[in-house]
Amino acid sequence: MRDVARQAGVSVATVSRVLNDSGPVGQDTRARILETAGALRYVRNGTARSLTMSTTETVGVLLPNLYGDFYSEVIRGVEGAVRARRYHTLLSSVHDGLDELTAALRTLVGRVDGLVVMSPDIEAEVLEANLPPGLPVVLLGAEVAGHATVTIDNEAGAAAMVEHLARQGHRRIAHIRGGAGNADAQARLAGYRRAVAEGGLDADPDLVIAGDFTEAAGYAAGQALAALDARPTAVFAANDAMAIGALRAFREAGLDVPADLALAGFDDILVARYVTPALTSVHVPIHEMGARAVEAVLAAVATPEAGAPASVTLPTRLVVRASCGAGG
Amino acid sequence: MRDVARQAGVSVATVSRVLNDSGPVGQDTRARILETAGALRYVRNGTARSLTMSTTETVGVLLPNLYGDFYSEVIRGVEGAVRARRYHTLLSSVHDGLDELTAALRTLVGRVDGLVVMSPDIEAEVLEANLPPGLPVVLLGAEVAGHATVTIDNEAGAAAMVEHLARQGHRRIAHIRGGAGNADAQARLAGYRRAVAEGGLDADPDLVIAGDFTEAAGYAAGQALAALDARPTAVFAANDAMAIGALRAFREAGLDVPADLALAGFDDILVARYVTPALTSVHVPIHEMGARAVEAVLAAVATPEAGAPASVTLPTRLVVRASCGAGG
DNA sequence: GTTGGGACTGTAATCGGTTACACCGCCGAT
DNA sequence: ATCGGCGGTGTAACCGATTACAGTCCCAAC
Repeated sequence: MRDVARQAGVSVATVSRVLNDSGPVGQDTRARILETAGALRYVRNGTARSLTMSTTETVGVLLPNLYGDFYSEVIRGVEGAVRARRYHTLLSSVHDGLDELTAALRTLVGRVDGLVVMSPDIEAEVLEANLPPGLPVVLLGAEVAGHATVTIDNEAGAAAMVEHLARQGHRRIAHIRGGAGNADAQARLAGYRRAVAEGGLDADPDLVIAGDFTEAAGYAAGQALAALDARPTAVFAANDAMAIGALRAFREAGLDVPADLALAGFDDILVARYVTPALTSVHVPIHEMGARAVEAVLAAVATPEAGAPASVTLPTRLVVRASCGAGG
Repeated sequence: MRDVARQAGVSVATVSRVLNDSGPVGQDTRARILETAGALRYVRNGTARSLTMSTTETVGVLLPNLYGDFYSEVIRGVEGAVRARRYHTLLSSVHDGLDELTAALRTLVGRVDGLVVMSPDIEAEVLEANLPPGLPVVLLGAEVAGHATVTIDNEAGAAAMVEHLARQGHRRIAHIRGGAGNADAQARLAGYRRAVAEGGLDADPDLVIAGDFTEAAGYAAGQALAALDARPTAVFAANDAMAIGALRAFREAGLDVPADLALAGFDDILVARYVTPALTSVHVPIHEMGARAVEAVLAAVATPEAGAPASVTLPTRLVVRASCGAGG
């Protein structure tokens, strides 16, 4: 910038004023500065600007991993919203436990104006200890006291799915659970139980099988359910990956879906549409979650005094396909 | 940092020395500083550090969009490699043409130490005009003179697939092309043509159908092929999305895959495994491409004088599944 | 008893911008 | 004629770190 100023015969202050359209500058001076800046291929140093302005124009995204289309959708939602505000996205994923998480948190601080964090089992105190007060943070899919969150209505979604299956005439509906410590898994289980109770369905505890959201767990659960003496007539998996695993197990056990057994998942991942039979699922507006989270963060950035931003819970939507015996 | 220094009764220089383990500091002083830094919840300002060190410890990733598991895999590869080096990933996607691209390029400059750019139709001069000389850039999947690139061997992969189909006895093999201006599409078409010529297969120009890498285009192409008087016995689509679109068209036309028609794609996206029949494809090491690109960028960052990093071409791998009539 | 050197610490310049403030001309209003 | 105000510009402080350089202190060696 100093070079531009010298070459144009003005001071750095004037150059800065031209570049930011702040303060009055004569027409001829402005033109001359823009011209020499172009000629010198000058691009202003974002780091230095961030330092004086004390804003990085960047929001950080912390994800547990980047595998599969679920996180891909989160990123897409986040990046779209961020770019719309002319901010930047700093991406970070964390695989191994607490140490890496705190390390990531700390290196992100000072580089971002706000943070979107998705970590299924994060605790409030970890956040408090590693983040400076006043840094806007929005959690995705996790309820943490004292922090803004964007979540989906897991319980209502799960209940709606069970009710749908009940309307198809199913009374024995099994559920393949997600990871035990996972908040989403618990909420979906709660929704299942509520719908079973309210619908007067068969509440046999054998119908609830453990899982951990992986396809392999779904496969194992599917084998177990297929081998049951009193086989269920419908199976509701806590996510699509497990539903697909179960589907494979059923097929290998000689069971036809949906003729012998209705099947449904949760998340409505991309693949759900492509398996045969196409998987009935609960659509989760992943993309929108990311976008909403960013909006909340940036709102807090814009008006820091406005206190903790409100948490939002997004509704889910039932997507009926062939696997439950009702859809196309 | 000033606060820490004051509270610990030392100068900022000493604090800095402790935090960076540079220069000698007394044991007691060091302990005292670390303690007060912890008590004050001090985390050093990365922006200021970047300014003095003139390194941002960040690499930028520019992608044409973020939709689908292809880009998701690129990101995963990039982020993994970046994190392994304790760098950060600044993510940016660009949808609309040149203006947005140059804008993105310019805002990224000064925030990153290097760039990984994936833009199918980028031109060398655009890069030159918007990037300061000396900023390491690695292009993904595009050949641009004078720049390091990481590409895959599209032509060999396509040829291998056609040869595989020929070995199954097919002589009339159709090809659904990718976008006309796209380098990948051209290379795959070239591979197809070479294999057809070398294998003495039917070179009917009607067997090459236009497409643009979208599922919709594949569907349209599939309809066209199904309606052909002299129908091909095998179809090789330039990517999986189009193959899946074609699959749908064939099914609707009453054709059985693979009994009536063998089908193959390219990319080996996640979904390829899940469609029925599972799609034979050419596996592309997307994840590794991202990682390699980052390694090249960071190598150039570490030793700027070492000239332009060498370009690398990664091999593809044939993945035989049910859709071509040979696999499981 | 000097003196040299190493361990330790502080002062201040620097990175590349932004901006409060001061300054200068020139204008119209009183 | 004087003055206030405004457009246009420069000077210099500042953002929060790093680090060259210059001490200061202490101890061992001569």
